[in-house]
Amino acid sequence: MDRRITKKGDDDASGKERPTLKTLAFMTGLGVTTVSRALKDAPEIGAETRRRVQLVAKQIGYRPNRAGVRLRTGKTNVISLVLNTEHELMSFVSDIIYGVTEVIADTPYHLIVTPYSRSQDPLDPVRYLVETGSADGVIISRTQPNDPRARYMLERGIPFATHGRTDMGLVHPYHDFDNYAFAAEAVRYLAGRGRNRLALVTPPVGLTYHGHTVAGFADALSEVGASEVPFNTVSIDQSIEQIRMRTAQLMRRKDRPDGFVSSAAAATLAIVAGIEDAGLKLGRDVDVVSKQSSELLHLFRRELLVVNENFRLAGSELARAVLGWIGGADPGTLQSLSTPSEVLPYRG
Amino acid sequence: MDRRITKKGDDDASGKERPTLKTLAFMTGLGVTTVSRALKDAPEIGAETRRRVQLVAKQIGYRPNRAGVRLRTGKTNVISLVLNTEHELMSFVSDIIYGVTEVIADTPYHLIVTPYSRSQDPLDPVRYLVETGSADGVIISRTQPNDPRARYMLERGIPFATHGRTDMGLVHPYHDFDNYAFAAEAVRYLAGRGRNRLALVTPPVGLTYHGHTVAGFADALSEVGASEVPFNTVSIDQSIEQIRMRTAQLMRRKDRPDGFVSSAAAATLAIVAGIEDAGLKLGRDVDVVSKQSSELLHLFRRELLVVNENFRLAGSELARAVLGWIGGADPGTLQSLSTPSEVLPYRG
DNA sequence: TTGGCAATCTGTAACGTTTCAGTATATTGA
DNA sequence: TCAATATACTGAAACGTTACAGATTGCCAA
Repeated sequence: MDRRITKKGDDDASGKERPTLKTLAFMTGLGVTTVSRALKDAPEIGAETRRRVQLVAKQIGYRPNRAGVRLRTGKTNVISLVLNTEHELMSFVSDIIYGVTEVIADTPYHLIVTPYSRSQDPLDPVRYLVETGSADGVIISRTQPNDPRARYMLERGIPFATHGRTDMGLVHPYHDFDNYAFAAEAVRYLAGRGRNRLALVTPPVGLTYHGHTVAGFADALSEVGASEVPFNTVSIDQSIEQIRMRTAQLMRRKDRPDGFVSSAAAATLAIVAGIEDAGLKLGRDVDVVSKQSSELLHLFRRELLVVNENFRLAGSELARAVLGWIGGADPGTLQSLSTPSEVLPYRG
Repeated sequence: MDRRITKKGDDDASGKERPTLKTLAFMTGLGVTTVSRALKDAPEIGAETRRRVQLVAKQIGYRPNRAGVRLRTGKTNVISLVLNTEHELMSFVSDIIYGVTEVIADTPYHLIVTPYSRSQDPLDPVRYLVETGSADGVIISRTQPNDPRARYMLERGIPFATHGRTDMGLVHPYHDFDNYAFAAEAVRYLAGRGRNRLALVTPPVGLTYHGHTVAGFADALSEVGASEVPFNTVSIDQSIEQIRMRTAQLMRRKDRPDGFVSSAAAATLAIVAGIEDAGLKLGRDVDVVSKQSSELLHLFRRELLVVNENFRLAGSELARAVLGWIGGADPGTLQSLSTPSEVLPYRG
């Protein structure tokens, strides 16, 4: 046995170091190239050799070195989730992350979270990712009808999926919740309870689902013959205090609404607080239909009427979509729309 | 101008490709080595050369290739946040992520989220990270007094920080909320309101802060001469329905508590629901002091008494701690404890 | 027998970076 | 003047992987 002190032996396959292709090559007596190809089931490798290599690889727990692969091929095995650090709903963040990780769990992919803040152009983080080649695929939220990020990534040919749809005549993977249906159903439900002066707490202006929600609300209003009490000064991006104050103001007017449709649970808490600040009672003076992503609103007030939106599902669908695109699928087939549950009153 | 068709010119520094050290070397007329050293302010590079290289690098927007660095040096520039996909509080996830990203924003670090589920050994994801060398630093939560993950990483010499303390006589960076103080203050406050039969809704059994909370609760009880109503069947890891049901059961007994201390906001919602299920009224029949991480509990019931825990701060502190350790600081100096706010009643 | 060809396998180069071991030039001391 | 030394720079090798362009073998048709 020759022992090398300073230099790491060319042919060492011993001890503690993480195994590489070279280790495998030495152990099997094959060339590095052959091992590499055998591991990825290349056709020009003999069936027995392939099995042998794969067996040894499994035995010693070989895992390809990510840096090596990435340097050579450009493939990062990374999916990036781009998040706004000020405006995302907090349940959104955790659920969507879990949804994504669920899907990529048995793939070589890692999930990196790329944040951006209010002050930044939302395009910044995306540009960074693309320019530095930091990810094979990107997931973005807060999608706009004419979304520069989607356009940018489409131009550069980097796979992505959007939470929410765009409206630019360009085709790309997305997952969306049917907010049109949500708003429309909410209105119909309220009308069914005799409410006919309705206010809408909208999603952030500028995002695509704002438009969907407003349209669903408006269409159903005219369908059931109810009328809208304008409440445009409020959207779910605002602070709890703002929403609460504005709601209280609104509810003290005599032309106040007798029903609300709210696009987010946190806003709903504020709405209810505002209603009660004005001395009115939920369920008697006014009904509120709200979206929620966790089952907490009914604990808050049983009189609330809720519709569930599943962000974990959204995360999974988005991850599946990006992976699909990376895998070469047609982007047009990687689009999904999630149908709202019916409006649910408190059940015993 | 010679144009090479198939091969990429050895000396090309033209068009669209991302600039590398080679590009910079060509542009400055220096060797690749010199450029590399000049960019990292090595002493043996002439002052003018250094400035020149750095200027050009900035001009053309050079960014080191992560794969190249990682392959050569083993440095990943990645921090991994290890999360349990079933039991983490949802506000915890989003806030801690934002806290971490805030700190690493102007560093070369990326944040990757490494999940593990109920069925898995919590050591699994950590072992994976260490074995594959996927991160320079790790942040873990749900810390236990004798935590195999901390021990493992300490043995392997990989920098990490824990959310919550361990109790193994080993020193490592952590950030923790002073749950002993929280529980004790809560008890004192309740006693001040004349409540003297108190129940504790504990953190998950087995985690370090369970012990801290229980101890703070017990010590303050004897200090103020109040007594504990055992409620050991419930912890904040359980489902909303479970907690609610158990609470209702408890509150129907005649030896029921007149005060609760709750370690998490979601559990508190269930506690209150259970109290009301039993026909009792918050603030009259019973008081509840609860930790919360977002300011929502007072919207839920004004009678609630809250103490704020800032997870975003925790995320920042943890990130700072890991980066500090990576940077060579003494782990013993990278520990922080966050003091609870006082108990806050609803303020107008 | 020979040429051709399929089936398997292999060495070399390259991705972008840093480190090692220099080299070239100027400067110093005697 | 010469050697020693400091200063400023450089090429080659290596990290682990994959793609390219062969190389070797055996078999079969002619």
